[in-house]
Amino acid sequence: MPTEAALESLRNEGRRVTTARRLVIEILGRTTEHLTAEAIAARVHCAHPEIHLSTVYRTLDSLQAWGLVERFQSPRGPAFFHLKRGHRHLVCEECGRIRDVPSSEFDAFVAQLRSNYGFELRVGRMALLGRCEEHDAPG
Amino acid sequence: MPTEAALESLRNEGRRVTTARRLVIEILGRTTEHLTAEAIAARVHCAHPEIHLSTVYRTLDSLQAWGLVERFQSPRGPAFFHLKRGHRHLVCEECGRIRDVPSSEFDAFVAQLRSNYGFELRVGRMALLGRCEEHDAPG
DNA sequence: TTCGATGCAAATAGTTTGCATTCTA
DNA sequence: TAGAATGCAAACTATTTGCATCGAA
Repeated sequence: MPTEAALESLRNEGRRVTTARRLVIEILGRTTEHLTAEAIAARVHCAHPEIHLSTVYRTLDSLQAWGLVERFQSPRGPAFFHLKRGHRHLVCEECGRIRDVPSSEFDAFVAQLRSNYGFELRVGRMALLGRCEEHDAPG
Repeated sequence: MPTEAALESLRNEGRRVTTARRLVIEILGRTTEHLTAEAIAARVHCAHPEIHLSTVYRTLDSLQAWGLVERFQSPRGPAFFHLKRGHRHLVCEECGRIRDVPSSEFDAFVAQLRSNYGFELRVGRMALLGRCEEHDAPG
């Protein structure tokens, strides 16, 4: 349960567990999708319409700063958020859809750059841009 | 000369070579840095203060659409642009040093993602972030 | 009871767009 | 000289901030 782990981490670190934070974490923990702040706010509002969008942004900021949430900036539109898990992302430039793939998928490539260039690629620090199957047009 | 190559490509494709386009290409061709639209506009303004920021944006949009310019979206702030060249970049997060490596270095990895996920990685569309040999600290 | 978190409104940064005008091919 | 490109202003989207209030520990 990534949700429980995140909430427990908050308590352990002496952070306050507020309604907004609990909801955001629960929403992110329930899905493997990557959601925009707006989409998260929309879901938050089902139960708690009084929670403001700016609070969602501030919550996401804090959770990211504390290492519980990752933020991915799509090329044009808004940023996408999700609970930190042990995987990497392929981001479609066309539709913004984000797909998770296991870290192991990158091992060979990382090793290759390391041995040929002494360069330590940090795959987790960036979105890997390209086109998903559906939008891979030859243009 | 990446500058000349880009200008010639415009002519060959029947695009119009305007002052704004020529300046933007020359500015990007003179540096290996990645520049924001604003920074490009500032340099454009040294010679041609009448060229509007929105024209710079439109120019960069077009040049990107025609495959002459690459755009890299930074996590919070503005996008960075640079002239497309026939190689790829490894960018050290620590010192900002950019190392060029031949495209062939990426072939195996690209093929792997294509076959496993139907995802067409566009390595040329992004800076590959990591640490160079000199700054690869275990932290 | 204290100080961090929130609601709200307003500001901001970066970028895009509508439209009349200009200029390249 | 036709239609693409531009200048300008205004709109727009995503996000941030100031400040008074609220609420978790």
